[in-house]
Amino acid sequence: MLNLEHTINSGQVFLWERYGNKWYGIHGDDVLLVDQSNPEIVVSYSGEKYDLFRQSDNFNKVIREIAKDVIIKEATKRFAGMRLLRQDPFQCYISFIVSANSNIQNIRLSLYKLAKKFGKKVRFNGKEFFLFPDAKKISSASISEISSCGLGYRTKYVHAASEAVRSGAIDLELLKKSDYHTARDELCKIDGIGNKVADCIMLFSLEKTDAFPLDRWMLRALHNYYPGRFTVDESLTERRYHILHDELREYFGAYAGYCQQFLFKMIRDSNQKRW
DNA sequence: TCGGCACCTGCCTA
DNA sequence: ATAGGCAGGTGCC
Repeated sequence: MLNLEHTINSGQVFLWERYGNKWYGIHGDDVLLVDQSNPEIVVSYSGEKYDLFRQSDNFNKVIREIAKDVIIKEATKRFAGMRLLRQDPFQCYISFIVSANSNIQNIRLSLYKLAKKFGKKVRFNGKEFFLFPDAKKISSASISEISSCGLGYRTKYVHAASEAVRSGAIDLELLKKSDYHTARDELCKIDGIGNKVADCIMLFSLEKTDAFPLDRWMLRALHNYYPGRFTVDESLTERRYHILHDELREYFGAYAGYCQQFLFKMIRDSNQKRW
């Protein structure tokens, strides 16, 4: 049974709000509604259909494949029903550029401000929402307008990254069809995107279930749960990031990204971090 | 290739 | 109360 609380409050997505059993989320130029009492059904503002929860992955098979050891078995049991979301690529791309060296509360606040300032206002089920602005909208905004959303030094990254999408210098739809390494190399050409942010964008919106974002929490998780098992150093240089990523990909397999999500959820929860 | 450091902002802690 | 620390990193030297 799909669990919305675990899925949405696991750091993979930011612009969702809960109203009782119902959750509303901004999904690019659309608003989505899901209900814990019938979570498989995704209702959208536009009427468009989405496979938001990656039902096409065959979740039971994924769990069987990634359950390599007692740690992952425990995590999948404790957070049963958590899924990876298939997000809107551009919103995901901007979201994780904004996430760098920040925290969940700040990230959410900045993204809300960005949507409120530049996104179209719509009413859905009597509630007001701001859609996520597109690349054209953000790239044509001024630096000071973008900066007013509290992005700090990430302002110039968000502006240039939007321009790169608008101009076609980077094509997110094309990257869905590319292999992992090609997509990663393309993303890392964008200022403000390094290995970790690229992995997030790929895992959450570009169909790369073998992307495995490595951040300070994941290093902590690997250190605690797999002492000595992988090549984990205090700091991750470019080289060490790739070595560790390869080890994890090799060990956990083609759905390694699901493992990252479970381990991230588990280590954050055990440190009582808020979402 | 590696280590060290600066960096917006806002919340949290001592 | 208020300075200093820290946050899902990245770029530059």
